[in-house]
Amino acid sequence: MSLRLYNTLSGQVEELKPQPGKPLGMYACGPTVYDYGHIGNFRTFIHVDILRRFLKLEGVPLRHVMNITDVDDKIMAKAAAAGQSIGDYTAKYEAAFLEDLKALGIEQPEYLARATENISLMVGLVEKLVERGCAYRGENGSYYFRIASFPGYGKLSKKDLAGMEDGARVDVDEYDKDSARDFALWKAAKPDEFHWDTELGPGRPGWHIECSAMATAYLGETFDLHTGGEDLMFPHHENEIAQSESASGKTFARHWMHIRFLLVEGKKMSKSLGNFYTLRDLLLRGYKASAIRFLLTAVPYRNQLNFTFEGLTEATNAVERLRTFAQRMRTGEFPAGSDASILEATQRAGKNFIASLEDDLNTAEARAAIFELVRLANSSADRGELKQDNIAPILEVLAKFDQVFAVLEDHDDAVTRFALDWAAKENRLNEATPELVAGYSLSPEAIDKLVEERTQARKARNFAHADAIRKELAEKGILLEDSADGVRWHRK
RNA sequence: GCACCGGUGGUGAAGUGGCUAACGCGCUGGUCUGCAAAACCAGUAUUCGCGGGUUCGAUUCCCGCCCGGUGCUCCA
Repeated sequence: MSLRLYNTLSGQVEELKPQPGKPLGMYACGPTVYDYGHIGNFRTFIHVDILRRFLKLEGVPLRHVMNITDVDDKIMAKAAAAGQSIGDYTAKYEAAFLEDLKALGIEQPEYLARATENISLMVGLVEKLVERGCAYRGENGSYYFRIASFPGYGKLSKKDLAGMEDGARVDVDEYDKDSARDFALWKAAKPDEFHWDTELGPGRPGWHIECSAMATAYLGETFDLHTGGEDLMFPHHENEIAQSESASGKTFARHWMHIRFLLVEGKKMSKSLGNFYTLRDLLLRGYKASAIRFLLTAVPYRNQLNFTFEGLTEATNAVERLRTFAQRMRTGEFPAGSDASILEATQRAGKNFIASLEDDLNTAEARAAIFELVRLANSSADRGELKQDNIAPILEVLAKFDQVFAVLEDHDDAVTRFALDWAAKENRLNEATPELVAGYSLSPEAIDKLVEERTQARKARNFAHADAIRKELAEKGILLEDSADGVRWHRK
């Protein structure tokens, strides 16, 4: 295995390798659980998942940690507005986040690290930074990191400190910092504000310190890989490096992977532009989880992806084609023997698939390798050239593909049902399309029954009745396919 | 303003200093089908934003311009 991955720190594509005899340690910046996750969040998490799954496929042992930020200013404000404790408030969104991961086929990391469960680690780290002279206590009781004490500041985001003059922007309550660029490690509680009573005084941790403290606790002072969305590069990751390396005197993460933002309909996704979508929004509009996942991997992680509803439809069709093909390979009847050129092409597809991913996770090329195999196998099957013994190797390549892309196995029905149940509970069923609601009001058994009725009508050559049933089902998003060995139905 | 990334067919896009510029989706025609669907076959960019340069040769490297996006502030 030799995964070459772009490293933001060096600005170059470098081999990603664990330390000898150790699992690969990776820390993924996770969500702040103050609301439902949106597709931009999930593009990042899906690409980290692609990386994770690919490493596993290549047999690399992993120690993957993801933080859950369950305390910050936004959470405190929202919880207060809802009249809830921050724990009650975040529990709902953390659960939703984990459900969404599952819906999208994103594997859970080995460890989830909650900020609120690791406060003492953060306090310890701040104390250490104070001891080392890299941090100081402001008049209001907050603690700040002194950027001037860390010469390497800016090395990740390639920022030139000279261009960042003091005083350009100063927040109202930040008057007690020595320099405007210094950032908070610990925020002192205002009267009646939620806080922890600690050696640093009553307060809560700053955002950056949580990742430094937890990454170090789970993975050590130096570890292999740190991931996150491109926006986190500065200031979040830059600050993590400053804190961690000041405290340990060692390199923090060796390799940094940043996932590019996606665009929605050509613009940055934002609530004000009205192009802001959560996973659940899309599911209620009738899009399948597999299509969403597939679309989000269409463009390699370092390129911008333009997310559109058209693209979602395209992805739906592409996934359907792959599934139809997998089904044909699994259940089709083929003549005995083996065709050497097909076998050769299968092996080539498998190799190209792996080689593309090894090349900085080029998901677009990896998919192309699979589609080439699909076309070749389908056309040779139509010509009668595909033989029994060609099937196993093809299925093996498909299995590898699916271990990384995870779209062949069909969980879409269950996921959509889950989303509809959730919408019903939240009183948001009106957001679901009528077709979707109608389609899911039919149980699979009821659909089977209608399909059977149509089959009988066809046998009796009563095509008018048969077509009426097909039309009725189509209006509920259920499509039929007549084949030699029966009728297959699937949802649009 | 400063910094970074990108502009490839109807569309989403991959890629490369020189073979017929991948792959997906769409569209048109055909095979198959009671009709469809699925699958397959054929067609669908003499050309990679514009101008200049380097080179025997550039879509690919360099410079300028135009356009889009992003970061510099909470944000995946």
